[in-house]
Amino acid sequence: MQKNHAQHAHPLPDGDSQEIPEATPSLSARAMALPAYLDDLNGPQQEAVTELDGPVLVLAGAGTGKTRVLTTRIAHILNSGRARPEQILAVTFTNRAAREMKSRIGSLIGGQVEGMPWLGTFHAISARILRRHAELVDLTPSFTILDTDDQIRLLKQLLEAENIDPKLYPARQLAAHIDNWKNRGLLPDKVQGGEAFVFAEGRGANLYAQYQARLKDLNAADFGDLLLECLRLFQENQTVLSEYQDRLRYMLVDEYQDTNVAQYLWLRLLAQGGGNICCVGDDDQSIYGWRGAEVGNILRFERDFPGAKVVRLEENYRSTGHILGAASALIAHNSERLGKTLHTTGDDGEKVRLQGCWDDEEEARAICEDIEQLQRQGHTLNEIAILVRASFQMRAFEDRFVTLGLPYRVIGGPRFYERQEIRDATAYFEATLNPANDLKFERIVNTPRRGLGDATLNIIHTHARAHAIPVMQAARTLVETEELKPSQRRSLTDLLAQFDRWRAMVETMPHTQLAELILDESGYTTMWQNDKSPKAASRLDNLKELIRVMEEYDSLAGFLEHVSLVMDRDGDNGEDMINLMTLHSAKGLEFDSVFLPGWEDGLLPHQRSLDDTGSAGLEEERRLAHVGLTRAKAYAKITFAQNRRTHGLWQPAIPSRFIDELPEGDVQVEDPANQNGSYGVSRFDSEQSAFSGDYGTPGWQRARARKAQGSAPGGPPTLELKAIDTLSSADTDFKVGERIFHQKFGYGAIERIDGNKLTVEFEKAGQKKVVDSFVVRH
DNA sequence: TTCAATCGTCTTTTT
DNA sequence: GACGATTGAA
Repeated sequence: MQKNHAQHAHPLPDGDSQEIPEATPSLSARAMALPAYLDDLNGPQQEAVTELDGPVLVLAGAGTGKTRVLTTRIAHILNSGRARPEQILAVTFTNRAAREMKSRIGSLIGGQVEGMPWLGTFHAISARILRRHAELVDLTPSFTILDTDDQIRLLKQLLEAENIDPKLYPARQLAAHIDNWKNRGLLPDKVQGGEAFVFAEGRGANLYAQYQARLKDLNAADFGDLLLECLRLFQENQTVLSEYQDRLRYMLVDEYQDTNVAQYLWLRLLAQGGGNICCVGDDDQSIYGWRGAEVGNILRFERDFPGAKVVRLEENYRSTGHILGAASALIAHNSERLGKTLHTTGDDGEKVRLQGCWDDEEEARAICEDIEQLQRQGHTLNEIAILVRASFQMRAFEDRFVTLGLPYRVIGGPRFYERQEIRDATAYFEATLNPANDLKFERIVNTPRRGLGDATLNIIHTHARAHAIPVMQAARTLVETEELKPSQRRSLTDLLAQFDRWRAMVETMPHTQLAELILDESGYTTMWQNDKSPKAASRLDNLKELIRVMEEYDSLAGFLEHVSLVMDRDGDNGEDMINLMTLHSAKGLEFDSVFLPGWEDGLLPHQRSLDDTGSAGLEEERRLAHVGLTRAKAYAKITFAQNRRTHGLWQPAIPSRFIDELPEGDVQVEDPANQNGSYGVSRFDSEQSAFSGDYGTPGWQRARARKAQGSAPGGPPTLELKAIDTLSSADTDFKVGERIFHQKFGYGAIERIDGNKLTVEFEKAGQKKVVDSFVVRH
């Protein structure tokens, strides 16, 4: 079954072993150590593990032992003394994959993996590098990492300052453009030609440049920057690049088909050092084209890395013959592929089942029936998964699970740290540690409600921008003046005092205790306790969970670094539950039994994918279907509904074109009529559904009417000609006795100057303290 | 400033 | 149909 080539006597070039003699084990140790982990590998797998010199591309089909090859290769590099742990770069896309790799290397070499600092996600590794050389990219080592909320908030501010109508040009859209540019490794000045003129009448690239400048002001980087700035660091500093090229002697890349241009450039620069790069991927599992992944990277590998060795892993250890046959035949319809032929030596197993259903509810009922039957046959729920194309499909299943009392978990839903309450809480912590973090402060300044709304925030903001100082500092100045209403002044003063108090305790109080204190004293906990909505209770639970997780870190700062990059929820609490997730998040997982609902044209393949990217989109959807099928070890069932409710109205659906691409011999059609009998109530339900089908018409017409009406944008937005002087000045250049004008208080004369605080005798309003940025000379 | 009503949107998702 | 975001009134 497995061919053992001459692996044991594999060559070890003299030149290399000389450089790190202290790490080279004795010959006898090596001779004993090698076979142990190589013996279980098949020929190509062994080749992928032991081919240590020069670039290697491992084309690893689904279920062919990709992770095993990667981890064994690392163990092999370590074991053969070629490199020390800190000389190996191993990149993944997700923290989950990084964690798994770490633990599997650990079990291979016995014990824990210590000192592999360069094993992690692209983003985590880039962040690590950036912090060490922050000054070279105009940051400081303690720069903050923006989450998407912060990013949008910042862009909104930018658009407002530029008088761009947020209706016509939403911040999210700009964020998408910027993300897209960053994915392709483009800094603002590199955005070419017409593309620079997208968004807001040709201001796209300009806004991008402004955004980048603001990030530097804030000493912050967004996710895309982590890679892009790291790339710039390498490109502009040859000595830094050389340092890493020399240090990272072996490079391993997981899921290479998912790399975007920026990541590709990043890898290529580093690989130019020694060239010992090993990329593992599967072009047939490239499903992230829509967020910048370039299948081209894997298709071009041999050209990019001359002398590359390509190893194909085609023996599938996961699925039975029929499942593999169906999946292979399906993917064979794609034209843009490197081409692999998966095969298995295992049984044919059972055929892939196929069933049509009347509507999505019946689909959920049918699948739950099957699940209960599997359960009766002794299968555990943990080994059962339902993989949907779009998350709205989940609802029907969740409803059904709840009525039947079947336990289930949703994998890959909103991440723990992306939840509102977690972000609010961490914003409090962040603002406590780092008073210059404007975005975090602004996030919670009025949460819970403190009477500090948009109007107040705008005043603070104007002042902060005018003097180029952090928002919290601007607030500090303003509360000493009469610029704000007394109630707001009091409220803001209290908040600032609280932050000062908390900040003073950072060193003295254990960080978890301080965190709890902050949440209590700020009124944040109380806010949710008073909230009667059903979600409030779980939010409070999440906050407790957050504190619990914090115990694993030794300081608030240490925790915050991880929360932005590494933290994800661990849905796995060991209980026996059905797994429910999207096809995208199923990649890399496997289950005994897999249900694939919603194989309808328009859903899989998704209509929007077809509309946006045409045949390339169709191929990506087909890969998605292929990923779904290949998750199954022994049991796979495809279903489709003839009627599905989307956007609240019923729409007829036709079976996915992919269904007819499956080979007859591998598929067994289940008779819907037979199935109906066992439900008993199904016919009645169908009639109900048929009635509700007519429901759609008026609503649909209404929707049409609305659509026809809309899209008549008014003229260009009226420009408010109140130019805000954003020129900053260190100190005020007003003089005592000068006559000035203030928007709110009118005309007056300056009595006293105290930094940038002015005491003014106003003609109508009397004596007031104001800030210089709010008055103009008269 | 805040709350309530209305409007508009509705693939996939990591970091 | 449901959710979030935004707008308008108290």
